[in-house]
Amino acid sequence: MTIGDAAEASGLPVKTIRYYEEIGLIHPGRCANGYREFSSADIYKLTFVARSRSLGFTIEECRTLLSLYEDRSRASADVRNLASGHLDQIDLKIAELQAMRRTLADLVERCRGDDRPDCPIIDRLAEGGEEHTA
Amino acid sequence: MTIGDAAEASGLPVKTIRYYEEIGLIHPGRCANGYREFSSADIYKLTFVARSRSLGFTIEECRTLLSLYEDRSRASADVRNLASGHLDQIDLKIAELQAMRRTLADLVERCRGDDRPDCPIIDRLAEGGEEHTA
DNA sequence: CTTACGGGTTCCAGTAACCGGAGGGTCAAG
DNA sequence: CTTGACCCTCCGGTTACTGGAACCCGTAAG
Repeated sequence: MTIGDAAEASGLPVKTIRYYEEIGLIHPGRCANGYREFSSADIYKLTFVARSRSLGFTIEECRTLLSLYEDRSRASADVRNLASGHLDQIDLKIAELQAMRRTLADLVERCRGDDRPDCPIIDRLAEGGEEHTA
Repeated sequence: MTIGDAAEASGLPVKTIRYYEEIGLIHPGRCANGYREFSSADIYKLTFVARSRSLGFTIEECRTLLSLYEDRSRASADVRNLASGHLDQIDLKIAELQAMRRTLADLVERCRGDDRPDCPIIDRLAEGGEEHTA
């Protein structure tokens, strides 16, 4: 398979696949003409990484997951630890975003949004104050 | 004020303040010895930007907010539009993360996490399947 | 006077995870 | 023989900083 086929099969952009090779996530072979040659195992790994990335794992976490995937003797606890650590990070991120959201939504709501210059959003950013509601 | 004082006053790291000058967010003066000299207006802007960043606005959005802040004749609607657009983005991000979280939490829960190799998380990443619950 | 120290300065490189484009080779079809 | 769709490598840019090297400044102590 050429890189274009691999892209189609894995759902990843061609550029991304080249990048993944560059950083050593995959090691496709080469044809006589210099084109990359993807085996079905390569496609498998690409798909695996694509799914992991879509769940928010970093590239380095994907690298670990791949090695866990390839290590048929590893304990499921290893995988679970990685995943639940990542889950905690997601929870943290969600909480941060929700805090932001609350403050911002409150400000937007209080802003008339008309053609007059008075604006609670700007006032808040300029004057400060830790509380988003009084 | 020196950059160290400005850092203390605004809560931003020294490095970040230099960076903000480099990209033209602020324009502090210079003393005879080459040190940056921060006016109270500079501190104000730094604090403004720090608060905007903490609400998740990008640097470019901060730049716009700053100009809106300095334009005393702008309509509050301009600010509100920017803020509510940003709010939408936050909502989107939260939704994405929650979807991730659901899938991942489900997998983690189903993984025994013991010393045996069988692991639904890896299986799912390897075998695929769009649904996170059957 | 020298030394040390805690500021400040510049510039360079690196981070995460790619994307876009230039410039050029390859292959199958018409 | 040319066209067009692929493929290749290499370079630069993205976001918002952060760390480090190498060097200046000002003051206080020995």
